[in-house]
Amino acid sequence: MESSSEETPAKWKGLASWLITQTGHHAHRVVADGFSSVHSHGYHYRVLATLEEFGPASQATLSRRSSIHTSELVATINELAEQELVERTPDPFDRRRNIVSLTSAGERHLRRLEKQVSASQDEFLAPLSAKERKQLTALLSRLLNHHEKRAGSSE
Amino acid sequence: MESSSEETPAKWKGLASWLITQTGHHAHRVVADGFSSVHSHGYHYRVLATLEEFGPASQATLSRRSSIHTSELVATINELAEQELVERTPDPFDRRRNIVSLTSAGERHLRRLEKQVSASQDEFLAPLSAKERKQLTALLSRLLNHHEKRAGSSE
DNA sequence: CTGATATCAGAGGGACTGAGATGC
DNA sequence: CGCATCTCAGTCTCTCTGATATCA
Repeated sequence: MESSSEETPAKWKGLASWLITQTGHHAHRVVADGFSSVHSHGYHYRVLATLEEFGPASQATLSRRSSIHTSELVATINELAEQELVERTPDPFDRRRNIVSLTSAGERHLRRLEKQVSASQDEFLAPLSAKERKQLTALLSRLLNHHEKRAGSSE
Repeated sequence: MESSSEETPAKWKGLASWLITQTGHHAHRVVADGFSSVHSHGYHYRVLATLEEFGPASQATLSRRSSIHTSELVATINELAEQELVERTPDPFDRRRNIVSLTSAGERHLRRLEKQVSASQDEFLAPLSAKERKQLTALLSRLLNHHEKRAGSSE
């Protein structure tokens, strides 16, 4: 057999794109596991947090603010409404729209999710110092900003 | 309408896990587009590069080295073999195994892919200076290392 | 018998597309 | 009419599981 346990990693594993997609997968896994440990999902958190920050909104507006596709938002809101964490009420001024708003149970659930998110961030960033975490988020923000602009301008 | 074009981004968009998964998606898109512009795929590159670096190997070994699942490696090698970029020959000493090796056409194709990869890295990292790119990859390497160890030890 | 190998079929989640019905 | 909204159904890509046949 060609060496069983330890082998030098391939050169291409040093590429920035490889490093970032892989760490991205780990980050996603850690956060998703955190959410499922409190019987929730990332979409739930994003919707609840967005509602609290910006207030009640139609699904279309909520979709833009939360970066969740409208088609997925339908299912997400169904699940949240089933647990009575949000309310879906018709807009009296535009009968196409639903106004989605946070219930008090939703706020309480959001508090729990925020604690969970914060714990997950810590678990994900464990090996880095506070200063390094700031460096990392600053670099990533600039990259993300750059690519979001390019996507927005060309479409 | 609740403001059409510009709106302050939600607070949770500053989370490290969000930043990294999103930039990861952009990185993946840039690299995948780069590969498809030369009629190839990420798996093809990873297999060819791994073969060149470590030499001919069975599919199981190749799977470990390239971090591509054996079940996907089958299809990937089928595609590469169809273009005669790799050869699949039975191992005379272990008849369960195929020895996969690079052809000279495969080496030439790899040269092209390497140029493409390098261009894609540049496109992805465009807003960062050389020093910042090093910082970023160093931080990401430490994160990835940490999480790979945790995954490996618990499984 | 156990374990490894190669193959195939399919599940699962996440993000997106397209079409429909309704209403502005 | 064109356009926005909500909903549903289905696609696509990546990753992983499970089952099978073969062989060490």
